[in-house]
Amino acid sequence: MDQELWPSGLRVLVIDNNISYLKVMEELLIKCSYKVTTYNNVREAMSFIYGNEQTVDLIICDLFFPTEDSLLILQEVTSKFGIPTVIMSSNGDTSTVMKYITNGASDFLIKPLRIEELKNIWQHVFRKQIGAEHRKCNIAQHIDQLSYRTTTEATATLDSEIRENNGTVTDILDLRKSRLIWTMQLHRQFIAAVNSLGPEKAVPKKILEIMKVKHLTREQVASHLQKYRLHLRNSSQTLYKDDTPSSSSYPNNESSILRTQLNSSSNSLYFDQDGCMEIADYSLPKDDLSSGSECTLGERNNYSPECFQDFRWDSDKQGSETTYLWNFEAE
DNA sequence: AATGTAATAT
DNA sequence: AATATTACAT
Repeated sequence: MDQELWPSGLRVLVIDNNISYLKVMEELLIKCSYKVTTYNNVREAMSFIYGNEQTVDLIICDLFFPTEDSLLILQEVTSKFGIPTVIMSSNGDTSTVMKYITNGASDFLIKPLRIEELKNIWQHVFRKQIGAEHRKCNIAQHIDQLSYRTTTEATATLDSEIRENNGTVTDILDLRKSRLIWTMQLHRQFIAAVNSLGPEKAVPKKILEIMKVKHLTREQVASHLQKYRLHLRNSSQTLYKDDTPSSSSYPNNESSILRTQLNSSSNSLYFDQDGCMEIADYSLPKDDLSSGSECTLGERNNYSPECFQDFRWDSDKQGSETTYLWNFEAE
C-alpha cells in the first residue's frame, strides 16, 4: 500500500563543473531510480532548461563560487518555472547556506553526497509544486518500500495541494495508482520464461524467478499468465476451428506461441534510451517498516543487482506504443 | 502454501 | 482496455 510507493523516474538535472563528479552523481541518482541529465557548465544547462522546462523536475547545482552562476539559476529558473533547485558544495559555512536558502534553494547539501541524502530529494518536488500549474509533470511511478513515513507525508501534502488548487496541480502525479504496463519487452521475457519452463511447469512463482525483474510480483505474473492462457486457448480455437476439444487441457500448440513472439517482435521496440532496462538497486520484500529496521538501498538484496531489470514506464510514451497487445482482442 | 479460474474492481 | 484484486476451489 502506501509504504510501497517510490517516485521512480523523477527527472533530475545535475550541474557541476567537475565532470568526474558528475559521473558519480549520475550513478548515485540512477541507483535511486531517478532519470538523470548532466551538464558541466551553467550556460548549456540554462539553454537546455529553457527548451525543456517541462521535463525537469529537480535541479541539483554545484555552487560555482567565483561566478555565482548558481545564484542565477536560482533566481531565473527556480522562480520562473518553479523547478526546485538543490545547491551542493563542499563548503558549508552557515552564511553561504543562508544566502542560498534565502534565495530560494530547496536544500543545501554538503559534498561528498551520500546516496542516503539523494534518496530523499524528491520531497522538494512535492513541496514546490504549488503554483506550477503550467508545468506538465509526467513522472513515472512505481513501487518501493523506502521512506514509508516521508512518502505518506508527501502524498498527504500533495493531496491538500490538489484540493486547494482545485485540479490545477492534478497532473503532477498520483503515486497511489501506479500499475505495471506489460511492455513488449517485458512480455517477451515472460514468454521466454514460460517456454523455458514448458507449458506444464510454467507457474507464476517460477516464471517470476526466471524473469528476474525487480518489483514484479507473483500476483502480477499470475494475472498476466491468466490472460496469456486465455489468449492461447482463443487463438488455438480460431486456428483449428475446433469443436472437438483436444485431449490436453491446455492447447500447447507451438504455433500460437510462436505467433505471439513474432507479433511482439515485429513491433521491434527496444528501449535503450529511456531506461526501461535500467538497473535499480532495490530490495524486494514488503514487510512491516514500523519495526524500525529501515531498509537501505540494496542491503537486503540477495541477488546481484546487475542481473535484475526494473520495470518502469515512461508516461511520455503512450501506452499503445509500448503495451503488448493480445491479438485475440485486437480491434 | 501456491495455484487456477472466474468475477469483479480500478 | 489493461491490469489488479478478490473469492473460492484445488
